[in-house]
Amino acid sequence: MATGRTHRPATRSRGIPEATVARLPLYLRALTALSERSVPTVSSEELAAAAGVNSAKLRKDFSYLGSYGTRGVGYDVEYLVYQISRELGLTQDWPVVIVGIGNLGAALANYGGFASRGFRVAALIDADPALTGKPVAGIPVQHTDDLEKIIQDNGVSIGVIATPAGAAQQVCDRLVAAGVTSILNFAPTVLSVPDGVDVRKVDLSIELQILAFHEQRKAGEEAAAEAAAVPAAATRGDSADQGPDGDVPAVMPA
Amino acid sequence: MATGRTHRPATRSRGIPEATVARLPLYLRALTALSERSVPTVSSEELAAAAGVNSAKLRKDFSYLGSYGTRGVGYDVEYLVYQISRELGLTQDWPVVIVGIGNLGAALANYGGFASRGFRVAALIDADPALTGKPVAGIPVQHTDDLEKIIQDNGVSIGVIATPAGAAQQVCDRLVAAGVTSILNFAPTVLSVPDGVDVRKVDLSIELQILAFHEQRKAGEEAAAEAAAVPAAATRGDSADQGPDGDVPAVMPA
DNA sequence: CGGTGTGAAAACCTTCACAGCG
DNA sequence: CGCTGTGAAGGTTTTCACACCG
Repeated sequence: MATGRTHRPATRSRGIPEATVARLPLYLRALTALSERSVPTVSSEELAAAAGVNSAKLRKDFSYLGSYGTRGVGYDVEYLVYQISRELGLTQDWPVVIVGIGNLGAALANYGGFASRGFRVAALIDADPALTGKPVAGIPVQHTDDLEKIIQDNGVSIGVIATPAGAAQQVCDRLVAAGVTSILNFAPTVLSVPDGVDVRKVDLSIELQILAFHEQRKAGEEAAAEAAAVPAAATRGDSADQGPDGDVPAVMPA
Repeated sequence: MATGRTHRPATRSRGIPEATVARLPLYLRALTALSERSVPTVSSEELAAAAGVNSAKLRKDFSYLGSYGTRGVGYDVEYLVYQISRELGLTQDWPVVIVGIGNLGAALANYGGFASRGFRVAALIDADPALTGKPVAGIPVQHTDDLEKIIQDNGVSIGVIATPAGAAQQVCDRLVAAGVTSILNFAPTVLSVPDGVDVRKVDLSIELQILAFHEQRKAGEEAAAEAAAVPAAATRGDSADQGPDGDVPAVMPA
């Protein structure tokens, strides 16, 4: 994280711990679903279950935002949606550019999740002249040559890199030079950026490797259990904490 | 994660901390690059720089695996590649199924990173009959009806879910019932699974929201700085820790 | 001498458990 | 009475700093 896992050396982001920030989007999603079903209030227990965390953690997380609950009752859904949105900076809309319109870039461009919550695909950029002008998800692809102008004209501060690993650092440098200060990197490379620029990476092969580690461990345990005792039947015990923070997941070779 | 972040309540996975496991793939990638350039040995300082972490952390991480370095010299690249691969379970190959062959599923299927490191796309599965039989990335798509048979025939224990959010839990239940014990979830939903099943999630909109939070904070600080004092020039200070472990990042609406 | 390996300290995050408010 | 909000305890992760070895 993901990630994870996550970000600058330390951070006193107006006091909200990084681990809490990473969970706010989760709460927001669960709250949005409740809001759509017109549920007026929710308890920490219910909301925690919907978000896949435990209720003590959720209450602690919310305590960093302020006292938005009512004792004996719970939280007002609409009000919390607003407070979390504001905290995450989603009350404004963020223009985003996607660089690298291959399979993955196209998938991202077509992805509906942007529009819904504060993000807008301002431009698609690719180095292949054959793509230039072709519409993907209704947006014409522009050529890398114009990257700086596109960033500046649209006031973009968030960039998504979906290029091959070899091109990522170079693209990153140009994005940063043009004024981008937050980068979501899908290329399997460590990007080096100046202070003050945030990078989050999404890396498919890392996630798979972490799964393989645990899978292997399970196989070992199973063998040991078989040799020694009664195999335990799997009972549905709701979930196992999901996601890296983190740490971290994305797309390309190791 | 996305990290983040990550996995079971605790874990004494033969003693290796979860945070360390999440970084092993990073080290492995950096080592593989060195290996390709025929570099024989590397110091913790150099390798840490290549992986984007600090050297104390790296040495501590490696200390959980054993004493694989040579004092005064560093680590033997080939040897470390082997040890980490073994630890991660990458010396065997893992058949993987991808369920949901939309834009994202197709991108994943076409992604070269599988083959290279221990993973093999055993099958592509989609609920749309119009897709059945059509090759994607050279592999014919099979229908959801045959999911159980496909899992069993191929001995699949790792599944990737790239369906819309609404279908994810149902697909997950079927994968688990058929014997899958590790799931990489790209759908923006919290999956509920029995004990003993690992889930990692990759969620694009969560990652973007975390970036937006920091972006907003920067804007606020900037304004404060402008009002109060000399704006600091950005000097290239290599990187800011990347990625949620976990945490982890993925694809669909909030 | 140079760089690993590691105890010990510090920082951070999660969980417990309960006081206190509506 | 029920549920939030939170100090305090417990656990994990990171960082420090240095002993030790090749």
